[in-house]
Amino acid sequence: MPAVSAAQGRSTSTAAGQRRRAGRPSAAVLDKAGITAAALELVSRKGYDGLTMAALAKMLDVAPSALYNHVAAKQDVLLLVEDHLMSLVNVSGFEAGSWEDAVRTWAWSYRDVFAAHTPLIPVIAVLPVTDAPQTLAMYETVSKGFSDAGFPQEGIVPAIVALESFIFGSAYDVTAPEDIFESGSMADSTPHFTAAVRSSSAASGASAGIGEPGRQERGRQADAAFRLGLEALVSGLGALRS
Amino acid sequence: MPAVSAAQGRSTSTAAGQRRRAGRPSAAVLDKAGITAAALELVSRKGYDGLTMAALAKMLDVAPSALYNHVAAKQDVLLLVEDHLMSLVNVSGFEAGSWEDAVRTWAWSYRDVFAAHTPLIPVIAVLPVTDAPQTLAMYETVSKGFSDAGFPQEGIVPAIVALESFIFGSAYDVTAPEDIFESGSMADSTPHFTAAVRSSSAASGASAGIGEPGRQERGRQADAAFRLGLEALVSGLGALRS
DNA sequence: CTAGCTAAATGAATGGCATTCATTTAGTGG
DNA sequence: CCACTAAATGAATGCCATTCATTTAGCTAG
Repeated sequence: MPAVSAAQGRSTSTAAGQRRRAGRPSAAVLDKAGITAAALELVSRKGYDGLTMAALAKMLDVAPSALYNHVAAKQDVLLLVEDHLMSLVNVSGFEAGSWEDAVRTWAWSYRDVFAAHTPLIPVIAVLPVTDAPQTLAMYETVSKGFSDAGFPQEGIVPAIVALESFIFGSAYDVTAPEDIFESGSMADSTPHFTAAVRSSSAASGASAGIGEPGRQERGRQADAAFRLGLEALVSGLGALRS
Repeated sequence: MPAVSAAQGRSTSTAAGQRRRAGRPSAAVLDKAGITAAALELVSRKGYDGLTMAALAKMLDVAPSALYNHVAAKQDVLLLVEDHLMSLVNVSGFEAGSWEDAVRTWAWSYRDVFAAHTPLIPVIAVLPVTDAPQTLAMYETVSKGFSDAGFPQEGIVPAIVALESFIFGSAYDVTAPEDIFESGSMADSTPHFTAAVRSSSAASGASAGIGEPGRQERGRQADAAFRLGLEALVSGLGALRS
């Protein structure tokens, strides 16, 4: 089961010297932890387009087909990555402090983690938690937090699902291009929308100095929308408590 | 420019008799409307996995490479489909009636449309509205509705974005498998979550008779979470009005 | 009227991708 | 020590989006 750091160490160094000959090696080269780590590194370096079975194999200094002794399909690799990322979501607020603040901390960190990994969102949506221990652990902590805060039993899952839906959608929003709302040549025929876009970007731009690069401008707009929706959900859902 | 229904009519019949010889045909076979219609039909028959450039070409009785005279890449086909779907979203509530009801009607129909087309959600998130007239038209109507309801100019776009984020995330939730929250063998180590899952499915199952097939059970749970979050957002965001 | 330009089709590549299969080798349990 | 299983290689497969050379049709300038 272990031998993790061995696989890791090998994969980090840029290439082993001589070819490995065919046949089972004395010490196993691959395991799930090593595959997960290599996939994460590959994604951070080349993005999800660069995450191919061939590239993953190369990073682990292995033939592509070797991966299939450990995962049934590429989807399994994504699943491993996804479950690892869930362990990065901050649920510490549910251990102490108010329910509202716990939800805020959790939701912001959840969004931030997956904003950098939006291609995984479709995977999560379909992924039975059975195969994802970290994910399950997160749900347990959050559920307990809701329960302790006085939520009725039947309302916990719907409330979490509503928050998660908002979080996933908002993660996409973070990645949207800066000019997403530029109506271009049709601006004349969409006066209300054009005006609304203009004044909302002016408003978020005003909070920091003007003449900003513009790249973080999108981030600030995404943050504003997220804050707005999150506060609405926190107060609306919080009313369910007894 | 038109000749739409011609292309349409041809594409619907299952295959033309003899090969078309090389070279430009007297009447154009393809146009964007025909491509869009064929793509939609293909998706409804075979799903998004079945939407390949080759299959699309076959449905239109054309060589795959011919498509590239009308779209620059497959992404453009998805964009055409996406924009068409936006015209199916019900914004009629914003013409008359209360803001709350208009948002409810809009949000439910928006979610329902894209629940059947979740692979497009990543496309929308990155799509500048410039190239999507129907999408732009929807935003215009919704913006006007918010403005007329007394929203401050700077708050309109953030509010719409927050709602959309929730809608997209919820669309994914609709497609989740029935057993998504089945914790399986780890149930013992996640007592709070397991209990919450049990009682939430019992609660939604109780509204209709028991012993249901289970397939619509997921739909009812998704609806419950969506209703919960939507009502929270409607009341939270509605407070911004002057 | 015709020469040339552009648009719209075919058909034959190309390269990348996930996945499979036959084969080889190493350890393990009876 | 023998069979079995696990874990690697390397070669092949089939699908997919995309490109390119080529062909043909219609329009337009001179």
